[in-house]
Amino acid sequence: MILKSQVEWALHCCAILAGLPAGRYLSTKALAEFHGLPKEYLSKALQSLSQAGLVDTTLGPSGGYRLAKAPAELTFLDIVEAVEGNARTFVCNNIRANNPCRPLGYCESGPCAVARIMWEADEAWRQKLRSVRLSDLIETLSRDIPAELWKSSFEWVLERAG
Amino acid sequence: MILKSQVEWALHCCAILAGLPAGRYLSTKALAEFHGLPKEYLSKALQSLSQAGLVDTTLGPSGGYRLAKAPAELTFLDIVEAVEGNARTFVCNNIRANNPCRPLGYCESGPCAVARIMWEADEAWRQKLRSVRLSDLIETLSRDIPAELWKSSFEWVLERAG
DNA sequence: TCTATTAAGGATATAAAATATCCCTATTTC
DNA sequence: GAAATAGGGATATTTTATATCCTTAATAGA
Repeated sequence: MILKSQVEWALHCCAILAGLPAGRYLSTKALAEFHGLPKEYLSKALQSLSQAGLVDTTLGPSGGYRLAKAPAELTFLDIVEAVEGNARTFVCNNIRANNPCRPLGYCESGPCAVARIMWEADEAWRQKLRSVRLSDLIETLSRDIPAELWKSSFEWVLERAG
Repeated sequence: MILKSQVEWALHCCAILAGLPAGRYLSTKALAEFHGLPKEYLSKALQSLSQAGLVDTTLGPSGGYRLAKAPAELTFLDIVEAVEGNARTFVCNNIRANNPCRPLGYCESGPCAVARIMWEADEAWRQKLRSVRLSDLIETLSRDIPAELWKSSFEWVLERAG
């Protein structure tokens, strides 16, 4: 069970978009080049963000993507679910229903105990992702990344932002 | 990102094995029949449990599986990881290394900030699974399942336990 | 000893999901 | 009008999950 690499791509792209001045857009092409990713496929991840309402888009030359909300209003969970979907990571196939000892017409009172526990763990994962905002990531990155590289990256992006 | 159905199978099988009297074994065939699962494929899940040391096995007629530890000493995480593996659910491909602004020979000081956060969420999921013991599941099941069905299932298993 | 039954595990087949590319359309900028 | 863009459909490739089959070694019981 491994998350799609598109999740990683979407998170890094949002981090870049968070640094974009208000009103500017950044294209798939620029985001793909910056991260060394296949443009066409990255485009699918960005479309997912768009469909989820996390980013705004515009067409034409100087078109591209920008965040639809402030970085403090975007959580990791928003981004992960936009790309990966919000289906639970554990699917209950209700195999208890195959118990040969069951009387005919027997009906469960509620979800399977195994599933309930697995879903609680799933929820713990989501809760953690929900607790981290994109602004938190930016803050961490600004501490992690040398000022020199931070600055040159920002300029690289600005040169290509429409 | 969805867990293998073998995880569900393994959890239910462990719940059954937990009810087995000391020294008795239950075969793949019985476990498959009880849960309505393909015997050959379920066998792979049970082999995973065996390789992880969660169950003991014995060969021959009246052979099969039994728990290697008390239900209170077995956690959900033990079982999930035996089947699903213990690799983290988020893989960092370190795409930041493709940043075209990086000076040559630049070397990261530590893991990517994005990965660190995703790994914390992964750990929150594991921590929750680690906090639930097989004995907790049994307790819940004994409350959920009607006494009648609980009893007949127990007898069904006993008839087939070697 | 012989036979039936079992787990272990290798080989292979099938189905589903992830990864990726290509192409066409509508929109926007210049 | 030309160039660049996002959106999205179609398709191909690779990887993973699911499933079956078969052989081997061990064990229990007749």
